[in-house]
Amino acid sequence: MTGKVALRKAALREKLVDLAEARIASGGLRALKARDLATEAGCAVGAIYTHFDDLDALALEVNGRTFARLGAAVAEAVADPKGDPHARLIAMSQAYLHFASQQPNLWRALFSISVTSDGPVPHWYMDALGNLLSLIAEPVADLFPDSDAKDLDLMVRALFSSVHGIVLLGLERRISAVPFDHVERMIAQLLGQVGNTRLL
Amino acid sequence: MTGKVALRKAALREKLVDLAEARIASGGLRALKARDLATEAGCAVGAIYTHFDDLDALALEVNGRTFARLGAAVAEAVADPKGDPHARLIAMSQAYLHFASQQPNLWRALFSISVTSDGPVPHWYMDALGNLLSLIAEPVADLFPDSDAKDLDLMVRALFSSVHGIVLLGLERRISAVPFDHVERMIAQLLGQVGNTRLL
DNA sequence: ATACGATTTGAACGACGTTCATGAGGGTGG
DNA sequence: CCACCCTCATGAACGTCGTTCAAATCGTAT
Repeated sequence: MTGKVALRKAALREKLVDLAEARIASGGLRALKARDLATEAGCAVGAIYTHFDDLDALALEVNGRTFARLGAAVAEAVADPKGDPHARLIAMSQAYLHFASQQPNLWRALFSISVTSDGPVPHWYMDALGNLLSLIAEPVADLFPDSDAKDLDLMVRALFSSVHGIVLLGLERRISAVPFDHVERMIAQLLGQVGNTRLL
Repeated sequence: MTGKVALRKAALREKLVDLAEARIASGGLRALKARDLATEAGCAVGAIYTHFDDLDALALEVNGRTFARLGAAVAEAVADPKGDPHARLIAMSQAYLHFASQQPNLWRALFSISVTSDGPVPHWYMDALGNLLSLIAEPVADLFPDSDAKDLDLMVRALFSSVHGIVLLGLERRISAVPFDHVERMIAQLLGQVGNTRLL
Protein backbone atom coordinates (compact mmCIF):
# COMPACT_ATOMS: atom_id res chain seq x y z
CA MET A 1 0.00 0.00 0.00
CA THR A 2 2.28 2.71 -1.18
CA GLY A 3 -0.42 5.29 -1.05
CA LYS A 4 -1.22 6.79 2.30
CA VAL A 5 1.22 9.69 2.07
CA ALA A 6 0.63 10.05 -1.65
CA LEU A 7 -3.06 10.46 -1.00
CA ARG A 8 -2.52 13.05 1.70
CA LYS A 9 -0.14 14.87 -0.56
CA ALA A 10 -2.56 14.91 -3.47
CA ALA A 11 -5.38 15.97 -1.19
CA LEU A 12 -3.39 18.88 0.18
CA ARG A 13 -2.38 19.91 -3.30
CA GLU A 14 -5.95 19.99 -4.49
CA LYS A 15 -7.09 21.78 -1.37
CA LEU A 16 -4.46 24.43 -1.98
CA VAL A 17 -5.59 24.94 -5.56
CA ASP A 18 -9.22 25.12 -4.43
CA LEU A 19 -8.45 27.70 -1.78
CA ALA A 20 -6.25 29.69 -4.14
CA GLU A 21 -9.04 29.73 -6.69
CA ALA A 22 -11.51 30.98 -4.10
CA ARG A 23 -9.16 33.68 -2.90
CA ILE A 24 -8.35 34.90 -6.39
CA ALA A 25 -12.03 34.82 -7.30
CA SER A 26 -12.99 36.96 -4.36
CA GLY A 27 -10.04 39.32 -4.06
CA GLY A 28 -7.97 39.10 -7.21
CA LEU A 29 -4.43 37.90 -7.62
CA ARG A 30 -3.29 40.26 -4.87
CA ALA A 31 -5.33 38.31 -2.35
CA LEU A 32 -3.22 35.20 -2.81
CA LYS A 33 -1.01 35.22 0.31
CA ALA A 34 1.11 32.31 1.44
CA ARG A 35 0.33 32.63 5.14
CA ASP A 36 -3.41 33.06 4.70
CA LEU A 37 -3.48 30.08 2.40
CA ALA A 38 -1.52 27.91 4.82
CA THR A 39 -3.73 28.90 7.74
CA GLU A 40 -6.91 28.16 5.85
CA ALA A 41 -5.54 24.89 4.51
CA GLY A 42 -4.37 23.88 7.97
CA CYS A 43 -0.76 23.39 6.99
CA ALA A 44 2.51 25.25 7.38
CA VAL A 45 3.64 27.86 4.90
CA GLY A 46 6.54 25.70 3.85
CA ALA A 47 4.20 22.92 2.73
CA ILE A 48 2.99 25.08 -0.12
CA TYR A 49 6.45 25.05 -1.58
CA THR A 50 6.68 21.26 -1.67
CA HIS A 51 3.81 21.34 -4.16
CA PHE A 52 4.51 24.49 -6.15
CA ASP A 53 7.70 26.32 -7.05
CA ASP A 54 6.15 29.59 -5.95
CA LEU A 55 2.80 31.33 -5.67
CA ASP A 56 2.86 32.19 -9.35
CA ALA A 57 2.94 28.50 -10.17
CA LEU A 58 -0.06 27.98 -7.95
CA ALA A 59 -1.91 30.84 -9.64
CA LEU A 60 -0.99 29.32 -12.98
CA GLU A 61 -2.66 26.11 -11.89
CA VAL A 62 -5.80 28.09 -11.11
CA ASN A 63 -5.52 29.71 -14.53
CA GLY A 64 -5.48 26.27 -16.08
CA ARG A 65 -8.84 25.49 -14.53
CA THR A 66 -10.24 28.87 -15.45
CA PHE A 67 -9.17 28.63 -19.05
CA ALA A 68 -10.74 25.19 -19.36
CA ARG A 69 -14.06 26.52 -18.10
CA LEU A 70 -13.81 29.54 -20.36
CA GLY A 71 -13.19 27.35 -23.38
CA ALA A 72 -16.14 25.15 -22.46
CA ALA A 73 -18.42 28.14 -22.02
CA VAL A 74 -17.53 29.57 -25.40
CA ALA A 75 -17.74 26.20 -27.11
CA GLU A 76 -21.16 25.61 -25.65
CA ALA A 77 -22.36 28.89 -27.09
CA VAL A 78 -21.81 27.54 -30.60
CA ALA A 79 -22.53 23.92 -29.83
CA ASP A 80 -25.14 23.50 -32.50
CA PRO A 81 -23.96 25.37 -35.54
CA LYS A 82 -27.25 26.76 -36.69
CA GLY A 83 -27.50 30.44 -37.34
CA ASP A 84 -25.50 32.57 -39.71
CA PRO A 85 -21.81 33.28 -39.11
CA HIS A 86 -22.56 36.64 -37.54
CA ALA A 87 -24.92 35.10 -35.04
CA ARG A 88 -22.37 32.46 -34.11
CA LEU A 89 -19.61 35.01 -33.63
CA ILE A 90 -21.87 37.16 -31.50
CA ALA A 91 -23.00 34.19 -29.44
CA MET A 92 -19.41 33.22 -28.70
CA SER A 93 -18.43 36.77 -27.87
CA GLN A 94 -21.29 37.22 -25.49
CA ALA A 95 -20.43 33.95 -23.80
CA TYR A 96 -16.95 35.40 -23.39
CA LEU A 97 -18.38 38.60 -21.99
CA HIS A 98 -20.62 36.79 -19.55
CA PHE A 99 -17.83 34.57 -18.34
CA ALA A 100 -15.58 37.58 -17.79
CA SER A 101 -18.23 39.60 -16.03
CA GLN A 102 -19.34 36.80 -13.74
CA GLN A 103 -15.87 35.99 -12.51
CA PRO A 104 -13.82 39.06 -13.31
CA ASN A 105 -10.95 38.33 -10.98
CA LEU A 106 -10.36 34.82 -12.25
CA TRP A 107 -10.70 36.02 -15.83
CA ARG A 108 -8.28 38.88 -15.31
CA ALA A 109 -5.79 36.55 -13.69
CA LEU A 110 -5.60 34.67 -16.99
CA PHE A 111 -3.90 37.64 -18.58
CA SER A 112 -2.11 39.13 -15.59
CA ILE A 113 0.03 36.13 -14.78
CA SER A 114 1.38 35.80 -18.28
CA VAL A 115 2.59 39.37 -18.17
CA THR A 116 4.33 38.85 -14.88
CA SER A 117 5.96 35.49 -15.15
CA ASP A 118 9.04 35.15 -17.28
CA GLY A 119 9.25 31.46 -18.02
CA PRO A 120 7.97 29.80 -21.17
CA VAL A 121 4.24 29.73 -21.76
CA PRO A 122 2.74 26.48 -20.44
CA HIS A 123 1.60 24.07 -23.14
CA TRP A 124 -1.99 24.07 -21.99
CA TYR A 125 -2.05 27.85 -22.31
CA MET A 126 -1.28 27.81 -26.00
CA ASP A 127 -3.55 24.81 -26.47
CA ALA A 128 -6.49 26.50 -24.80
CA LEU A 129 -5.96 29.67 -26.81
CA GLY A 130 -5.65 27.62 -29.97
CA ASN A 131 -8.96 25.94 -29.24
CA LEU A 132 -10.62 29.29 -28.72
CA LEU A 133 -9.19 30.62 -31.97
CA SER A 134 -10.25 27.54 -33.91
CA LEU A 135 -13.80 27.99 -32.68
CA ILE A 136 -13.76 31.49 -34.11
CA ALA A 137 -12.13 30.36 -37.32
CA GLU A 138 -15.19 28.54 -38.66
CA PRO A 139 -17.68 31.37 -38.86
CA VAL A 140 -14.92 33.72 -40.00
CA ALA A 141 -14.10 31.37 -42.85
CA ASP A 142 -17.76 31.47 -43.84
CA LEU A 143 -17.67 35.26 -43.86
CA PHE A 144 -14.58 35.42 -46.07
CA PRO A 145 -14.84 32.50 -48.46
CA ASP A 146 -12.34 33.96 -50.92
CA SER A 147 -9.50 34.75 -48.51
CA ASP A 148 -6.42 32.64 -48.03
CA ALA A 149 -5.50 30.92 -44.80
CA LYS A 150 -2.97 33.54 -43.74
CA ASP A 151 -5.42 36.43 -43.98
CA LEU A 152 -8.10 34.39 -42.28
CA ASP A 153 -5.78 33.58 -39.38
CA LEU A 154 -4.98 37.26 -38.92
CA MET A 155 -8.65 38.17 -39.03
CA VAL A 156 -9.48 35.51 -36.45
CA ARG A 157 -6.83 36.85 -34.10
CA ALA A 158 -7.92 40.41 -34.77
CA LEU A 159 -11.53 39.62 -33.90
CA PHE A 160 -10.61 37.71 -30.78
CA SER A 161 -8.39 40.57 -29.65
CA SER A 162 -11.10 43.08 -30.46
CA VAL A 163 -13.75 41.34 -28.42
CA HIS A 164 -11.22 40.86 -25.65
CA GLY A 165 -10.47 44.58 -25.70
CA ILE A 166 -14.12 45.55 -25.64
CA VAL A 167 -14.78 43.24 -22.71
CA LEU A 168 -11.63 44.36 -20.90
CA LEU A 169 -12.30 48.08 -21.11
CA GLY A 170 -16.03 47.57 -20.77
CA LEU A 171 -15.65 45.85 -17.43
CA GLU A 172 -13.27 48.53 -16.22
CA ARG A 173 -15.57 50.94 -14.51
CA ARG A 174 -12.93 53.64 -14.53
CA ILE A 175 -12.69 53.83 -18.28
CA SER A 176 -16.14 53.23 -19.57
CA ALA A 177 -18.97 54.08 -17.27
CA VAL A 178 -20.90 51.99 -19.74
CA PRO A 179 -23.60 49.68 -18.42
CA PHE A 180 -23.47 46.02 -19.18
CA ASP A 181 -25.91 45.81 -22.05
CA HIS A 182 -24.03 48.57 -23.82
CA VAL A 183 -21.03 46.28 -23.92
CA GLU A 184 -23.19 43.64 -25.55
CA ARG A 185 -24.30 46.18 -28.12
CA MET A 186 -20.76 47.28 -28.87
CA ILE A 187 -19.78 43.71 -29.59
CA ALA A 188 -22.78 43.15 -31.82
CA GLN A 189 -22.20 46.44 -33.63
CA LEU A 190 -18.59 45.65 -34.35
CA LEU A 191 -19.13 42.06 -35.42
CA GLY A 192 -22.08 43.12 -37.54
CA GLN A 193 -19.68 45.21 -39.60
CA VAL A 194 -17.42 42.32 -40.44
CA GLY A 195 -17.67 40.22 -43.56
CA ASN A 196 -19.28 42.51 -46.09
CA THR A 197 -16.05 43.44 -47.81
CA ARG A 198 -13.07 41.49 -49.07
CA LEU A 199 -10.15 41.43 -46.71
CA LEU A 200 -7.62 44.18 -47.06
CA MET B 1 12.26 85.75 -1.04
CA THR B 2 9.90 83.03 -0.02
CA GLY B 3 11.28 80.61 -2.50
CA LYS B 4 14.50 78.81 -1.66
CA VAL B 5 12.86 75.82 0.01
CA ALA B 6 9.95 75.90 -2.39
CA LEU B 7 12.38 75.62 -5.29
CA ARG B 8 14.26 72.75 -3.72
CA LYS B 9 10.98 71.06 -2.99
CA ALA B 10 9.68 71.45 -6.52
CA ALA B 11 13.01 70.31 -7.92
CA LEU B 12 12.98 67.16 -5.83
CA ARG B 13 9.41 66.45 -6.79
CA GLU B 14 10.19 66.71 -10.47
CA LYS B 15 13.34 64.67 -10.07
CA LEU B 16 11.31 61.94 -8.39
CA VAL B 17 8.81 61.90 -11.22
CA ASP B 18 11.61 61.80 -13.78
CA LEU B 19 13.33 58.93 -12.06
CA ALA B 20 10.07 57.08 -11.56
CA GLU B 21 9.30 57.48 -15.24
CA ALA B 22 12.70 56.11 -16.19
CA ARG B 23 12.37 53.15 -13.85
CA ILE B 24 8.89 52.27 -15.04
CA ALA B 25 10.00 52.66 -18.65
CA SER B 26 12.89 50.26 -18.22
CA GLY B 27 11.49 47.75 -15.79
CA GLY B 28 7.75 48.17 -15.56
CA LEU B 29 5.65 49.19 -12.60
CA ARG B 30 7.28 46.48 -10.51
CA ALA B 31 10.61 48.28 -10.78
CA LEU B 32 9.33 51.27 -8.85
CA LYS B 33 10.86 50.78 -5.38
CA ALA B 34 10.94 53.43 -2.71
CA ARG B 35 14.51 52.75 -1.55
CA ASP B 36 16.00 52.60 -5.03
CA LEU B 37 14.25 55.80 -5.93
CA ALA B 38 15.47 57.59 -2.81
CA THR B 39 19.02 56.43 -3.36
CA GLU B 40 19.08 57.56 -6.96
CA ALA B 41 17.42 60.87 -6.11
CA GLY B 42 19.87 61.44 -3.28
CA CYS B 43 17.21 61.79 -0.62
CA ALA B 44 15.80 59.71 2.19
CA VAL B 45 12.93 57.30 1.66
CA GLY B 46 10.69 59.40 3.84
CA ALA B 47 11.09 62.41 1.57
CA ILE B 48 9.12 60.64 -1.13
CA TYR B 49 6.10 60.62 1.13
CA THR B 50 6.15 64.36 1.68
CA HIS B 51 5.47 64.74 -2.05
CA PHE B 52 3.18 61.80 -2.77
CA ASP B 53 0.70 59.89 -0.69
CA ASP B 54 2.21 56.61 -1.81
CA LEU B 55 4.05 55.07 -4.73
CA ASP B 56 0.79 54.61 -6.62
CA ALA B 57 0.27 58.36 -6.59
CA LEU B 58 3.77 58.80 -7.99
CA ALA B 59 3.07 56.27 -10.73
CA LEU B 60 -0.17 58.07 -11.46
CA GLU B 61 1.81 61.24 -12.01
CA VAL B 62 3.95 59.38 -14.52
CA ASN B 63 0.79 58.11 -16.18
CA GLY B 64 -0.34 61.69 -16.59
CA ARG B 65 2.75 62.50 -18.61
CA THR B 66 2.48 59.32 -20.63
CA PHE B 67 -1.15 59.87 -21.49
CA ALA B 68 -0.39 63.40 -22.65
CA ARG B 69 2.32 62.15 -24.99
CA LEU B 70 0.07 59.37 -26.22
CA GLY B 71 -2.71 61.81 -27.01
CA ALA B 72 -0.29 64.08 -28.84
CA ALA B 73 1.09 61.20 -30.88
CA VAL B 74 -2.35 60.06 -31.98
CA ALA B 75 -3.51 63.60 -32.68
CA GLU B 76 -0.45 64.24 -34.82
CA ALA B 77 -1.26 61.19 -36.90
CA VAL B 78 -4.48 62.86 -38.06
CA ALA B 79 -3.23 66.43 -37.96
CA ASP B 80 -4.15 67.25 -41.51
CA PRO B 81 -7.48 65.64 -42.23
CA LYS B 82 -6.90 64.58 -45.78
CA GLY B 83 -7.53 61.00 -46.69
CA ASP B 84 -10.72 59.02 -46.36
CA PRO B 85 -12.10 58.06 -42.96
CA HIS B 86 -10.58 54.59 -43.16
CA ALA B 87 -7.14 56.01 -43.75
CA ARG B 88 -7.49 58.39 -40.82
CA LEU B 89 -8.66 55.65 -38.49
CA ILE B 90 -5.81 53.41 -39.56
CA ALA B 91 -3.27 56.21 -39.17
CA MET B 92 -4.43 56.90 -35.62
CA SER B 93 -4.43 53.23 -34.74
CA GLN B 94 -0.95 52.70 -36.03
CA ALA B 95 0.25 55.72 -34.10
CA TYR B 96 -1.27 54.05 -31.05
CA LEU B 97 0.48 50.80 -31.90
CA HIS B 98 3.82 52.49 -32.41
CA PHE B 99 3.56 54.40 -29.17
CA ALA B 100 2.70 51.24 -27.27
CA SER B 101 5.44 49.18 -28.88
CA GLN B 102 8.14 51.79 -28.36
CA GLN B 103 7.45 52.27 -24.66
CA PRO B 104 5.53 49.19 -23.67
CA ASN B 105 6.10 49.51 -19.95
CA LEU B 106 4.92 53.08 -19.71
CA TRP B 107 1.96 52.29 -21.93
CA ARG B 108 0.99 49.24 -19.89
CA ALA B 109 1.24 51.25 -16.69
CA LEU B 110 -1.57 53.44 -18.01
CA PHE B 111 -3.97 50.55 -17.67
CA SER B 112 -2.41 48.65 -14.77
CA ILE B 113 -2.63 51.42 -12.21
CA SER B 114 -6.29 52.07 -12.79
CA VAL B 115 -7.04 48.43 -12.07
CA THR B 116 -5.09 48.49 -8.84
CA SER B 117 -5.97 51.76 -7.24
CA ASP B 118 -9.35 52.15 -5.63
CA GLY B 119 -9.87 55.89 -5.47
CA PRO B 120 -11.83 57.92 -7.99
CA VAL B 121 -10.41 58.28 -11.48
CA PRO B 122 -8.30 61.46 -11.77
CA HIS B 123 -9.89 64.18 -13.85
CA TRP B 124 -7.06 64.28 -16.35
CA TYR B 125 -7.55 60.58 -16.96
CA MET B 126 -11.10 60.94 -18.16
CA ASP B 127 -10.16 64.10 -20.05
CA ALA B 128 -7.31 62.42 -21.89
CA LEU B 129 -9.49 59.46 -22.78
CA GLY B 130 -12.24 61.80 -23.90
CA ASN B 131 -9.83 63.58 -26.21
CA LEU B 132 -8.71 60.30 -27.70
CA LEU B 133 -12.31 59.22 -28.25
CA SER B 134 -13.26 62.55 -29.84
CA LEU B 135 -10.41 62.17 -32.31
CA ILE B 136 -11.84 58.83 -33.35
CA ALA B 137 -15.37 60.18 -33.46
CA GLU B 138 -14.85 62.34 -36.55
CA PRO B 139 -13.90 59.68 -39.09
CA VAL B 140 -16.42 57.30 -37.55
CA ALA B 141 -19.16 59.89 -38.04
CA ASP B 142 -18.13 60.10 -41.68
CA LEU B 143 -18.42 56.34 -42.01
CA PHE B 144 -21.91 56.20 -40.51
CA PRO B 145 -23.65 59.38 -41.62
CA ASP B 146 -27.12 58.02 -40.86
CA SER B 147 -26.54 56.83 -37.31
CA ASP B 148 -27.60 58.69 -34.21
CA ALA B 149 -25.20 60.01 -31.62
CA LYS B 150 -25.74 57.16 -29.19
CA ASP B 151 -24.87 54.46 -31.68
CA LEU B 152 -21.92 56.46 -32.91
CA ASP B 153 -20.59 56.82 -29.40
CA LEU B 154 -20.82 53.10 -28.84
CA MET B 155 -19.07 52.40 -32.13
CA VAL B 156 -16.29 54.82 -31.27
CA ARG B 157 -15.73 53.11 -27.95
CA ALA B 158 -15.95 49.71 -29.59
CA LEU B 159 -13.31 50.62 -32.14
CA PHE B 160 -10.98 52.13 -29.60
CA SER B 161 -11.32 49.06 -27.41
CA SER B 162 -10.77 46.80 -30.40
CA VAL B 163 -7.56 48.47 -31.46
CA HIS B 164 -6.46 48.52 -27.85
CA GLY B 165 -7.10 44.78 -27.61
CA ILE B 166 -5.24 44.02 -30.81
CA VAL B 167 -2.25 46.06 -29.66
CA LEU B 168 -2.38 44.57 -26.16
CA LEU B 169 -2.43 40.94 -27.22
CA GLY B 170 -0.22 41.63 -30.20
CA LEU B 171 2.57 42.97 -28.02
CA GLU B 172 2.22 40.06 -25.63
CA ARG B 173 4.70 37.63 -27.02
CA ARG B 174 3.21 34.82 -24.96
CA ILE B 175 -0.13 34.98 -26.66
CA SER B 176 0.54 35.88 -30.22
CA ALA B 177 3.95 35.04 -31.55
CA VAL B 178 2.94 37.44 -34.27
CA PRO B 179 5.58 39.78 -35.72
CA PHE B 180 5.06 43.48 -35.60
CA ASP B 181 3.86 44.11 -39.14
CA HIS B 182 1.23 41.43 -38.68
CA VAL B 183 -0.26 43.53 -35.93
CA GLU B 184 -0.40 46.45 -38.34
CA ARG B 185 -2.18 44.26 -40.84
CA MET B 186 -4.69 43.02 -38.29
CA ILE B 187 -5.62 46.59 -37.46
CA ALA B 188 -5.95 47.55 -41.11
CA GLN B 189 -7.99 44.45 -41.86
CA LEU B 190 -10.41 45.09 -39.04
CA LEU B 191 -10.84 48.79 -39.69
CA GLY B 192 -11.21 48.12 -43.39
CA GLN B 193 -14.34 46.13 -42.61
CA VAL B 194 -16.03 48.96 -40.79
CA GLY B 195 -18.46 51.36 -42.37
CA ASN B 196 -19.95 49.45 -45.25
CA THR B 197 -23.12 48.53 -43.43
CA ARG B 198 -25.62 50.39 -41.31
CA LEU B 199 -25.06 50.05 -37.62
CA LEU B 200 -26.83 47.19 -35.90
C1' DA C 1 11.53 -3.38 15.56
C1' DT C 2 14.51 -0.45 13.13
C1' DA C 3 16.19 2.51 9.75
C1' DC C 4 15.36 5.16 5.77
C1' DG C 5 13.45 8.73 2.86
C1' DA C 6 9.99 11.81 1.77
C1' DT C 7 7.03 15.35 3.69
C1' DT C 8 5.81 18.88 6.94
C1' DT C 9 7.03 22.21 10.18
C1' DG C 10 7.63 27.07 11.63
C1' DA C 11 11.27 30.10 12.85
C1' DA C 12 14.20 32.93 10.28
C1' DC C 13 15.76 35.91 6.30
C1' DG C 14 15.76 39.63 3.20
C1' DA C 15 13.05 42.96 0.71
C1' DC C 16 9.26 45.67 0.52
C1' DG C 17 5.95 50.03 1.50
C1' DT C 18 5.06 53.08 4.89
C1' DT C 19 5.45 55.73 9.36
C1' DC C 20 7.24 58.79 12.87
C1' DA C 21 10.17 60.88 16.42
C1' DT C 22 14.07 63.61 15.62
C1' DG C 23 16.97 67.06 13.55
C1' DA C 24 18.19 70.76 10.43
C1' DG C 25 17.38 75.06 8.07
C1' DG C 26 15.23 78.88 5.79
C1' DG C 27 11.31 82.39 6.61
C1' DT C 28 9.64 86.00 9.55
C1' DG C 29 8.60 89.34 13.38
C1' DG C 30 10.98 92.08 16.65
C1' DC D 1 20.78 91.07 13.43
C1' DC D 2 18.82 87.69 16.18
C1' DA D 3 15.76 84.28 17.86
C1' DC D 4 11.69 81.84 17.22
C1' DC D 5 8.95 78.80 14.38
C1' DC D 6 7.42 75.78 11.20
C1' DT D 7 8.03 73.18 7.30
C1' DC D 8 10.63 69.63 5.21
C1' DA D 9 14.25 65.92 5.23
C1' DT D 10 16.07 62.13 7.77
C1' DG D 11 16.69 57.12 8.44
C1' DA D 12 15.78 53.78 11.91
C1' DA D 13 11.92 51.04 12.88
C1' DC D 14 7.48 48.49 12.04
C1' DG D 15 4.55 45.20 9.92
C1' DT D 16 3.90 42.27 5.95
C1' DC D 17 5.24 39.79 2.24
C1' DG D 18 7.42 35.53 -0.45
C1' DT D 19 10.65 32.22 0.22
C1' DT D 20 14.13 29.09 2.54
C1' DC D 21 16.00 25.40 5.40
C1' DA D 22 17.53 22.69 9.42
C1' DA D 23 14.96 19.97 12.29
C1' DA D 24 11.15 17.03 13.40
C1' DT D 25 7.63 13.75 11.88
C1' DC D 26 5.75 9.70 10.07
C1' DG D 27 4.63 6.06 6.52
C1' DT D 28 6.97 2.43 4.56
C1' DA D 29 10.22 -1.14 3.35
C1' DT D 30 13.45 -4.43 5.30
